[in-house]
Amino acid sequence: MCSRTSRNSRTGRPRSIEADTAILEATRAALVDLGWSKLTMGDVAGRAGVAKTTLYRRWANKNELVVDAVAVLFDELELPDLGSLRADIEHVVLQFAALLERPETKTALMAVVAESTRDAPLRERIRASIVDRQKRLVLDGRRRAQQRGELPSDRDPTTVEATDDLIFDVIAGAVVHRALVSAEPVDGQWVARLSALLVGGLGAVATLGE
Amino acid sequence: MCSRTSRNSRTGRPRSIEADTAILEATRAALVDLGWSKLTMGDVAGRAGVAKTTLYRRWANKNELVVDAVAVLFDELELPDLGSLRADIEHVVLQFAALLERPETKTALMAVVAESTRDAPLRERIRASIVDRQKRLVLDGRRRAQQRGELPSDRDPTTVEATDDLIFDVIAGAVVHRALVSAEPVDGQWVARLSALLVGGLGAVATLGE
DNA sequence: AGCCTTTCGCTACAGGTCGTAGCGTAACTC
DNA sequence: GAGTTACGCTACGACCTGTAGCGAAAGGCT
Repeated sequence: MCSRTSRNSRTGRPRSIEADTAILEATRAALVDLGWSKLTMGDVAGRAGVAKTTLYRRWANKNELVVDAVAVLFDELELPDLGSLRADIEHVVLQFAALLERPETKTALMAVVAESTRDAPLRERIRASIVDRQKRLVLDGRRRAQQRGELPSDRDPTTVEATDDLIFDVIAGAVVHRALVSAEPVDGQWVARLSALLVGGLGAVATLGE
Repeated sequence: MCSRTSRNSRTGRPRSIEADTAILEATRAALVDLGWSKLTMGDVAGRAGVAKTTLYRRWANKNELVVDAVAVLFDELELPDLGSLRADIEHVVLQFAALLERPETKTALMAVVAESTRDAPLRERIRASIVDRQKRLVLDGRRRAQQRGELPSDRDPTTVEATDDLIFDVIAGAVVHRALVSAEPVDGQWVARLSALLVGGLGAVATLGE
């Protein structure tokens, strides 16, 4: 989860687990207080009651530390079966939006993604600990909708995968763009429009008034 | 466009226009070579053949400089009438994706958006010089589709505005997420699926195979 | 022409951050 | 106890930020 140099050796003094959690907690607190750009390794070390060198023994740089600190928040995401595709979509979107509204994730997520465009290991770390965790929700939602008969069953497996990827990018991208770029609230009304668009297309959402 | 302290006084030595363009060009070059995080004001000044103090006289910090440097690239976006809603969507999405594939924008866009979550003036600058420029394309596209009869005409004006906002967030968000988060190519096949989803909904895209 | 105003390039600087090295000590295994 | 690894601490060079002060350049105005 954390260190890249964890050469799980059975000898020597073991790494403090408490230090791990304290550092990640301190990182989130620093994100809230200072934001991404003004967060420094020294500050996090001070908050966590840990030497700065200890941070560098576990994380190579600020980016990887912040990814791990934020990633655990995505564990909360769940997809209870609410009985219909639209209800499932709206619920998970609201959950995701609530996560994005938190000041820790708000300032950190885009920053690390920006860094990942020039840092392949960081991109992989984000994918494994954040993106894939969200993507599972799409797979589950589609499977349920097919079982209910709301969506046609699978044909070509490659088509299915491409469609899942598309839906994921559309939903996650729309929420992120709404929350961080447009900087408008992701409320029930907006989510209702989004799910109407996804299920019925542009024609459906345009006549949503009546 | 650039300086916040441009007290357009008619007296004194005028600011060099060439310096402006040289600085913005140097900024884009530095973004390509170094990426967002390693770009420094001193480096840009050196590339532009300009003193570092000249940069600070025109832009308060790195964020605002990069926004202006990248914003001009979004002037290229156009929306020729291709005869159908789907064709219009696919064309503008491919254009937008090509812009995001460029290394300058790839590394800079997400970074400045991340900064803007804690910097209201920067957010406004981004909105005015980048976001609104894209949004106009959505308005034009919808108007044309209505004239063609592909979409129902307007009823409640507030509903119309909310729908435009939604469509914009969905399209722009999906492309950004695909290109930067999923890090997968935005090619003709993906765009075709996206436009099918937008026009016909989830059911339509699932049966796109035949 | 001469004066005034503003920008320019240059140098220097204080303040802060990064990431590492070296040290003595603490904790755990065999 | 011996060996091994993590820890806290201090110090450090390298780098970037953003500002200040200087003399010179480039315009407008009378």
